[in-house]
Amino acid sequence: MSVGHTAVTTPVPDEPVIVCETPQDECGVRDVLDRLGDKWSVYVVVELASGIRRFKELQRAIPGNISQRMLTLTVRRLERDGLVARTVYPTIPPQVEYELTEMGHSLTHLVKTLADWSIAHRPAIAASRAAWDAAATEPTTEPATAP
Amino acid sequence: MSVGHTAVTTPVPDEPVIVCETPQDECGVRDVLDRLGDKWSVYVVVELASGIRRFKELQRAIPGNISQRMLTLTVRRLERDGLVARTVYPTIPPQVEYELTEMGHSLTHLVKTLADWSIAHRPAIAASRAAWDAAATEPTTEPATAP
DNA sequence: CAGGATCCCATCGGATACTG
DNA sequence: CAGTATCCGATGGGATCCTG
Repeated sequence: MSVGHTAVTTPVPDEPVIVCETPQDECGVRDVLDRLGDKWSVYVVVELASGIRRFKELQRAIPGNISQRMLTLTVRRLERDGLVARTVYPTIPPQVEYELTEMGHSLTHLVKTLADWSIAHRPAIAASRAAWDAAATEPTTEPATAP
Repeated sequence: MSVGHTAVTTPVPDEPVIVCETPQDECGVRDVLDRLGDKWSVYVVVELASGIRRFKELQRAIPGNISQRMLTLTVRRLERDGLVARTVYPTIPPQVEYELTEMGHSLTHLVKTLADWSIAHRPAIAASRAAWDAAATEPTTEPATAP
């Protein structure tokens, strides 16, 4: 079917109509990515999704050995954006608890979507990379099986 | 209710059970973010979601004036990951077309999810930031209406 | 314990300039 | 047109030291 049809611009199957209406507009996608695209924010959200955590608890729970500096910065930004709530108990030693706000919790669905996609396509991506890197290494395009 | 109950760890409402099973594991979320979290990848995907594009077309369509250098780097990485297909027509001047692969198209749903969340919560985030910044500016915490 | 202040390096990304 | 190569400033993020 469709042999020589004119509208071949979009040979796409379904498509969710994608995002933008106005071209040259960033549609808001950057907004989220600027917030979660950094090295640690997602981990904080994921960990806090399980419940309230203290500073040290967070630091220990997050994979990759986050420095206290980065944890502070990350958690502050999330707090500023209203995604994380911070409660200080003026005790000695001090105790500070972090938890997701309602809006913060709404992020977890989104994070799950990201993770699901990633896990589903990880093998394919790895294969593609391997093929690409192999092609970049070997000189000839054809399987010449050299001498 | 729950006055002194022990299992107060998760006062959460619903939650999609979130992502990780194994703690200290990055669950794959980083994978996607390392791929889309950079400055331009999402724009390329969004633009290519509408159909095939040539290099210059892409560059012009993407908001924010991407440099040819970054467009090349971005598009190459996407190609290496198997998200974008590149077709070269050895003409003079050269013509190169880019399009999403099937896997690339599967990204659009995910991008839409991101955009939807962003647009939905943008006002709340802006308000939170405004409040935060205001609190950071004024010295006293209470509405003392100073002298 | 929580986190502010510094120092310092690695990477990202922009601006040309040059080629096939 | 579609890149590649270089230079270079801005930013991200780690390590360390210090305080309430």
